[in-house]
Amino acid sequence: MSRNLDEIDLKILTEIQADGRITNVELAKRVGISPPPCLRRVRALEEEGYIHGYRGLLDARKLGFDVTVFAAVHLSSQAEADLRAFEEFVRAEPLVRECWMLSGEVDFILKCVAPDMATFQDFVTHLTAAPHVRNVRTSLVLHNSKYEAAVPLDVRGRR
Amino acid sequence: MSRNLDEIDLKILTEIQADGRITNVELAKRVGISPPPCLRRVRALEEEGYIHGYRGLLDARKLGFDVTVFAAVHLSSQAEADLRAFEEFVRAEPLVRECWMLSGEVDFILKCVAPDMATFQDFVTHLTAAPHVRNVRTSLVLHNSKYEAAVPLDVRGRR
DNA sequence: GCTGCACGCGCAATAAAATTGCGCTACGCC
DNA sequence: GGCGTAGCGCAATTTTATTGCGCGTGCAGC
Repeated sequence: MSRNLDEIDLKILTEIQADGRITNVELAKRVGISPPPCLRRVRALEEEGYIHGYRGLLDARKLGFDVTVFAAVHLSSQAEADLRAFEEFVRAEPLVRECWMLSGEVDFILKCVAPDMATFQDFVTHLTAAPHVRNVRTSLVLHNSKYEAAVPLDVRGRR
Repeated sequence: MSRNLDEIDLKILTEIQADGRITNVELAKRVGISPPPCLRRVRALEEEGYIHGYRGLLDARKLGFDVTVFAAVHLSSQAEADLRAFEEFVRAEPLVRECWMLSGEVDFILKCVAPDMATFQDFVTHLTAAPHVRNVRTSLVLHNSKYEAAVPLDVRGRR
């Protein structure tokens, strides 16, 4: 499933994670090889699943989504089927942008956005009414302190 | 600070959010204008801050980061300076990938990754020892149920 | 109801990038 | 020492990204 990535692969991943739109020419220059093999490496990394895709990062607030909220959800049942049903519910809900299943106290944590509080309130009502939802605790985001790409490749500990 | 985006701008943002590496030619085709004005619009959206940047999405697990954790942090002081100090602390910590300041019960929520539990334990020890940290509650991520781009542009509610 | 102006589009030309085909070299295995 | 594989860089070709410019549209002032 995983092979050993060399220094060049790791540099490529680091650069791509930081700037998904870097040109292959520039990337090649930074990692110290010529463009063709560089592009081949990128394609290979994509194929092998090291790179899942690319995204432009938009400014939610500027686009009218002034409210960001984390919601901690407890279900009344942790049966496989019920967990899956909840995930389905969440997947269909556009205000939910991320959903993570957790161990321990809380079953799921959701990152949600909404244009305003009223819309968010409506959403919470739906959420609370969803199958097997026992309890929802929401926390309004005041502001974002850090938002980095997912993987700190400069930290040791690879395969 | 914000202008009115037309349908074409919104389509552009939607496409770019979904695929940050789409070519301008393809993007132009999808939004129904020719490449030159399309590129000019993209540049304008970047300039104006609607687009913050681009990122490649990496597979944390495949890269040796098997542990993802949410950490809810309470501080013993909410003084401006202390909040800021905590943010600084967090910014310097590579295992913390996201940090959000919240209203209510919890002061901050962190999304963290680590190569393994031991490394994460070490980190929590540091975290707990950080200035004014009163309490840290962590929840291990079992799996990700949904991970979408930040803004649901297909939902109404824009400026 | 004209005239001038600002805005945004598409066309055409030019500069860059991305891709592809291929020969060359280093290295591990016979 | 010869053989096969993997990965690199060069050179040619195809696509894209960019830039300069003329055109048509809508609007404000006259």
